[in-house]
Amino acid sequence: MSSTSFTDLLSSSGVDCYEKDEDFRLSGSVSLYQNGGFYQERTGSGLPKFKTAQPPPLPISQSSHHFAFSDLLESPLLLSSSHTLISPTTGAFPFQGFNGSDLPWQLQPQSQLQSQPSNASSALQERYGVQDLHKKQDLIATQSFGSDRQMKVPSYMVSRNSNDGYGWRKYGQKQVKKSENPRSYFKCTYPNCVSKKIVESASDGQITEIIYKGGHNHPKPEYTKRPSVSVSSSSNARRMFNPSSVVSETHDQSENSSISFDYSDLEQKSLKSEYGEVDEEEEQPGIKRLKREGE
DNA sequence: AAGCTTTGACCTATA
DNA sequence: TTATAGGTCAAAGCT
Repeated sequence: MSSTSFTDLLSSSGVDCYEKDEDFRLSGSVSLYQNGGFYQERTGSGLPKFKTAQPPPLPISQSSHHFAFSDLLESPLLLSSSHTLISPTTGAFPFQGFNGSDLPWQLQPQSQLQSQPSNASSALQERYGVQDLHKKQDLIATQSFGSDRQMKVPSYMVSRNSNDGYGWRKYGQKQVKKSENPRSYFKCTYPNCVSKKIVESASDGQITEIIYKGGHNHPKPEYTKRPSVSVSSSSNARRMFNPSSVVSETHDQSENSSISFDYSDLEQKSLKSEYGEVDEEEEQPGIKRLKREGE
């Protein structure tokens, strides 16, 4: 990675990562993703709705839009859409640390290229199907990070999202029409934090989709604070978690990207590891495989 | 006792 | 304007 970090580029381009999503939620991201079959629903005011529309059959396997990270950086869209490239998952995308030395990604260097669009797409409420994620992991492990940007979602992140170290309180559950699986609604338990997530789980308990809304306005709580949601106790959840999809419906993620994502355990592991050497043993097989291959 | 989940009702946005 | 769907509230029960 060059001496210029992505964060630097963002800041130098006037992008305020701390900006509220409402301020930039849209700004230019549309055209970038239209190619990928994405679109954002806009409100009458021209701003995309918080609840952006789900793209129609997502061309997951279509890699018509795989662009290089450098392209992204060079793209004028970056300036405006970079906001949306933010950490999709309430912390799952510690973009702020997106520089050579601080790369949270546990993927190979080239994954940076793909993870970038992945972020963007995530910010645009991209959804991944179960099979897609499996493909994702598979590709990551076997095809040295295929070109499909959907495949670039760091797998570790997926489970991070379900057990991201934050405290979540379930405040509702609803059976929605467009999905036969019930949705559970969670709020971050941190005071004044408006972060929410919607977890769609199948009857067998497997999580089929996670949608994040809003970013955390606080660092990840210490594990000691809430053992019930800590990694240790989340092992079960992880076991249950079939990361079929992680959606970042969160424009607000910009906040996330701005705050210090304390991926403490994760980052420490990943950072001390070589690229691609994933050290998350609790993660899914795909990750483990990746790690082994990286060794 | 505190915090969490459950669940039906209510609210709001959209077609 | 109305019906419907999605999201949220809040009381009750549970851990």
